[in-house]
Amino acid sequence: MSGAGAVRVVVVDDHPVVRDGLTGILGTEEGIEVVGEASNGREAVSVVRAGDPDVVLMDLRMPGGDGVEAIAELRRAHATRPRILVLTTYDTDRDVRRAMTAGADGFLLKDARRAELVRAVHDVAAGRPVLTAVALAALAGRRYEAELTDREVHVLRLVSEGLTNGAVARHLGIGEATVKTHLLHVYRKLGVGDRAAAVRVGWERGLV
Amino acid sequence: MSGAGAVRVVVVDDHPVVRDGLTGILGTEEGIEVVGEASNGREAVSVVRAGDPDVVLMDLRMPGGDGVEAIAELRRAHATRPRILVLTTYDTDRDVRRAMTAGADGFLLKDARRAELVRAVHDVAAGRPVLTAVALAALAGRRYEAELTDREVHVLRLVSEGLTNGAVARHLGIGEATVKTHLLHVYRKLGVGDRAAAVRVGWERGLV
DNA sequence: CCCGGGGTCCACCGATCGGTGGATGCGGCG
DNA sequence: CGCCGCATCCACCGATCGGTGGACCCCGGG
Repeated sequence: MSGAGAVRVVVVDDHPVVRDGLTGILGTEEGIEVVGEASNGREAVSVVRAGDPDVVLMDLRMPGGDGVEAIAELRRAHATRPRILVLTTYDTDRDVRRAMTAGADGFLLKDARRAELVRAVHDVAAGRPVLTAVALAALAGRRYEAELTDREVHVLRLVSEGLTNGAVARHLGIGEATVKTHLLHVYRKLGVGDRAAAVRVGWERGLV
Repeated sequence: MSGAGAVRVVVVDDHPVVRDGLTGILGTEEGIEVVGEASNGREAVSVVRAGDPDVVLMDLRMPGGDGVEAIAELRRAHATRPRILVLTTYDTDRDVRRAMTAGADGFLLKDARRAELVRAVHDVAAGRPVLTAVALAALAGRRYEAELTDREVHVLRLVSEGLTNGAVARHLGIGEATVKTHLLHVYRKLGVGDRAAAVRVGWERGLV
């Protein structure tokens, strides 16, 4: 792609420090050119339209315009054109799934070293997927990491606020026994034994 | 400090991208010179010894050598010489307190803009404290945010792993009733009513 | 010196929770 | 159409939890 020219990259992250780090690393690299920056998802869409990059480096959790939404938006316009490499702090199951189903082409952690990062950019530009070990496991593996239903997430969230099962039931207008059933399912899917541990794992996976 | 020369800075962060961003921003600035980098607390101590900087930019949460321990270690050697500016992602009460009591001179968030960062480095180099609004509130305010004792934090942490009160008791070699008392105190201090909510708040404050 | 507060410990009781073993209706998909 | 997964509902039991009311010790201030 982009024939003889360099790989054109747009960097999207809400932290100026991180943006500078990325442009610094990539900009000085032969064969890579940073053609734009954005600090959130909404900005990203317009910057990409203006810059027509080969690759977008995208953070997921940003204030004002979620990364996943931006990915989906970019994908709606064109199925393959800007390759999207997600660059985030944690590779939780949920983040990986959301990003990849939205149409991302790769997944890399922010603690990647310079060489890894450069290689990853070239890989996605060439159409090769980039995935961390955990990301692979989260995707390929039909691992025990079953996805929670909306209802289960909702119940877990209320429990994490300190509501008792009865209070959750009244809050949702359902029976207390039903709440317990939902929680039982949550425990199984999260691989825990009680509400306290469920809240912890839920938080780790960005559910609450 | 360092008379006519530039402010000498050492950058400590486990993410290469962030380190590059910081050195990129600071290195191109007139009056600032980056004289060393480290990727964890232990490295930081030796790099500082070798580089004799005016200011250390220190991340808190890093694998292999906690930032707080490194701060305390540096402070043991000299009370004021390398000014320490903590640069982290979240300014939770606990992080602020731990860092400042360990001997940090300033507290800044990673989403700070370039100008803020440069100004902060000069400020701490000159001996002026640098604090975010939240950091100020966490320190000055004798806010309701009562501090948990070590024992209470320990119990909460085990609870968040899914241990029952009895299991926690065996784990700590104490009675189950004692565990409950500790938890009762945790609930009061955190302003919650049960273990699930305690785990959530505990996580928010960086206790677990 | 004695008082008080914080941290740690314990026993008992009623309320809640986790687990079992069901049952019904509904929607998508082969 | 039949299967499957999701959501909803129910009753019952033993285990666990949250709350109360105390106890001890240590340390620092009046």
